[in-house]
Amino acid sequence: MGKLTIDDIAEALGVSKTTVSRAISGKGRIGEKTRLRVKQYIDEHDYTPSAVARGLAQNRTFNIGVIWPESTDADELPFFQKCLIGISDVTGKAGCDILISLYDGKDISNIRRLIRHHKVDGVILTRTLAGDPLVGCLEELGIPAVAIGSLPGAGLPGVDNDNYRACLELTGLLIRRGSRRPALIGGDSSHIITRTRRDSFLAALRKAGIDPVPGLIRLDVGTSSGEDAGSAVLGAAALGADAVICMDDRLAGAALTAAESARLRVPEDILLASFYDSPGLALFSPPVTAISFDDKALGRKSAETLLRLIDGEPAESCVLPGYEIRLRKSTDISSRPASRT
Amino acid sequence: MGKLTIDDIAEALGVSKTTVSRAISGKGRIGEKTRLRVKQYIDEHDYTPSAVARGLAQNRTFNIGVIWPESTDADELPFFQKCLIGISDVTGKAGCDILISLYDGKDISNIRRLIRHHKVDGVILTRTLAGDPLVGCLEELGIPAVAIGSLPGAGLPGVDNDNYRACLELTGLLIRRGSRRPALIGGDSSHIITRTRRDSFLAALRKAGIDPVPGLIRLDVGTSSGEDAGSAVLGAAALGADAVICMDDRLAGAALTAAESARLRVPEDILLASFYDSPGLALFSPPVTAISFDDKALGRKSAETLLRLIDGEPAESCVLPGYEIRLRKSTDISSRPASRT
DNA sequence: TTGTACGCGTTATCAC
DNA sequence: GTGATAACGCGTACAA
Repeated sequence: MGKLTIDDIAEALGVSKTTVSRAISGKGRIGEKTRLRVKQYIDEHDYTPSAVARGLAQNRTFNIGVIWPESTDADELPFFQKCLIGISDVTGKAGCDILISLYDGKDISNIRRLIRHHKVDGVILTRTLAGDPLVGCLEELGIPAVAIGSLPGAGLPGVDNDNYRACLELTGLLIRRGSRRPALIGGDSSHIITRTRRDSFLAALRKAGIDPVPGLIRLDVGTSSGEDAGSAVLGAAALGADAVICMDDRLAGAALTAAESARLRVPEDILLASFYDSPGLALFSPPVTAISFDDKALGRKSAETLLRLIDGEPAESCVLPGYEIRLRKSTDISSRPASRT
Repeated sequence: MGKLTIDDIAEALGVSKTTVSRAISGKGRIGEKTRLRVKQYIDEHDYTPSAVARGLAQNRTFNIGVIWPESTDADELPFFQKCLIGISDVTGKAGCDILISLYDGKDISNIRRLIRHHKVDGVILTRTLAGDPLVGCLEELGIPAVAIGSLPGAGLPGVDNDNYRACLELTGLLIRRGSRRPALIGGDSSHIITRTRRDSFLAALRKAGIDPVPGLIRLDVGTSSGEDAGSAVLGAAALGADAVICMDDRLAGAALTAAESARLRVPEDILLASFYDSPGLALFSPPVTAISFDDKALGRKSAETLLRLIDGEPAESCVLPGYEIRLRKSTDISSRPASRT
């Protein structure tokens, strides 16, 4: 049993618990011989330090809270999973663990409880929502917090991929490949990332001197309040869209299937590109061009920022510059006829 | 600041901390008037109880550990997410939180640390692996633990969907629809679930008097050591397969795409069915028949079992009976020619 | 019904 | 370099 305590060790070795504590933590002055003696005893008698007691003494829990979207649509899940791996990398090395709390974007009571009961030293938001009540709550409680994503005008630092520039570049690429009426299909418009990309898409159009067509930007697709991806694509195509950017790979998959069924050829009749490069996208026919971000790095950066905040150091928002556009056949115009309908 | 402690309240109200403690926990006898007085004071001065201190006093953490596969292949992710939601439902009501630990199937050091430092009261394994070193470790440490999935011969209870019966029924269905050479395509063969389904598939064949053809059972597909789903399907088709069961929806998607590219028509030339009904499967063309389990219920049941174990009550393995076969066009034989090649 | 006193396991503050 | 001792915040026998 792990009932062995620091006092037991002290008594068994004929030293004080202070000494034992020092030998374990490495803090304070202690003789090398006694330190080794303690270490050895610990190894032999499998002593198990209590994180709880340590937490009480240091007013720390060595846990960080990760707020995870409780969405039924699992489309963006690989993203969160990858972030989590990055977070885990960093927190693991810092001796911290990850407390997960599901959040539906409305009910913050569970998270309030988490924080008020001191179960975590800080919090990472894995998704940013427009007008998220949680943000105000975190600021009010004064707990160290970091958001993955942008959070314009908020008090907590955000760590984000460069979605704006990536979308700008992707849109520009489609335009350079001949698109005059590109369409944008996105999910939940309350997600800040959806808005960022829309703004970036519009900026790319403006830059190219193309007037935006309202019906070619279709958001909230695939959500309960919106149309499905298939009708979004076909609706855009009916308005003359010659290229489509989907904001995630599930939308892209559904769009591709719908296009096929409607005898719309990709890329001959319409170009298709997606955000979030997932293994599946390369397997489609045709393979789908997509942007690839380093989500793991995003998780790492957010965790580092949070740990810094917890240690009382200042931390600022940042945008990770790296991304990569994976060109595939869905945007290949070499096989495309010179003039289209 | 949440620096308010139970003593502060006691002093402010002119009672003892015992009284305050009782008013909060509801345990022990206490006068209704004083209890309300304490409650009110707490509400007004936002007192924040320390879970850490409570944990130290009661030798509990009110955290449970959830071991999450750290896999790059995101195919089964919706499953884990749904389990997590179910777990969260139950633990939330019990005042417990969820500590997540990523596990690659090999390095158990992080999990050992988690347990030995008393950061969790119990553990849920979300995936069972053949010869998993973690299982022995958990038994040795003597911590309450439950596995999602089957764990033949292990000391910890498992909670599982009825994969065996579901696969038996699905295979039988394909056979009744005329298949004489059904194929099975599955992922990592070290996952116990993969083996269970293979055994069940073989049993269904035996029951129908069909001799198994080695090349028609292809496992480890889509893993680093195996072939990809496309070549698995085509390989099986080359051996005369007239039906294919894929063990997850990503395999099914890739199989469908590959079949199309090879001019194999589904369902005319070959039937296709999948496990894990995900929203995407119904969007494919043709829509894919799949088994639908209630993964959330699985999570709930596992959490309930664990909490019981933590409370010192006995708990046993169980199999949740419910599942549903969603019939779709990919197994529809009405449009199929009477005789095939 | 309420209060007293101590224990939970560790770290921090001093003194030696 | 080492050791008493007091926090840390809460639960709980036991006494009143």
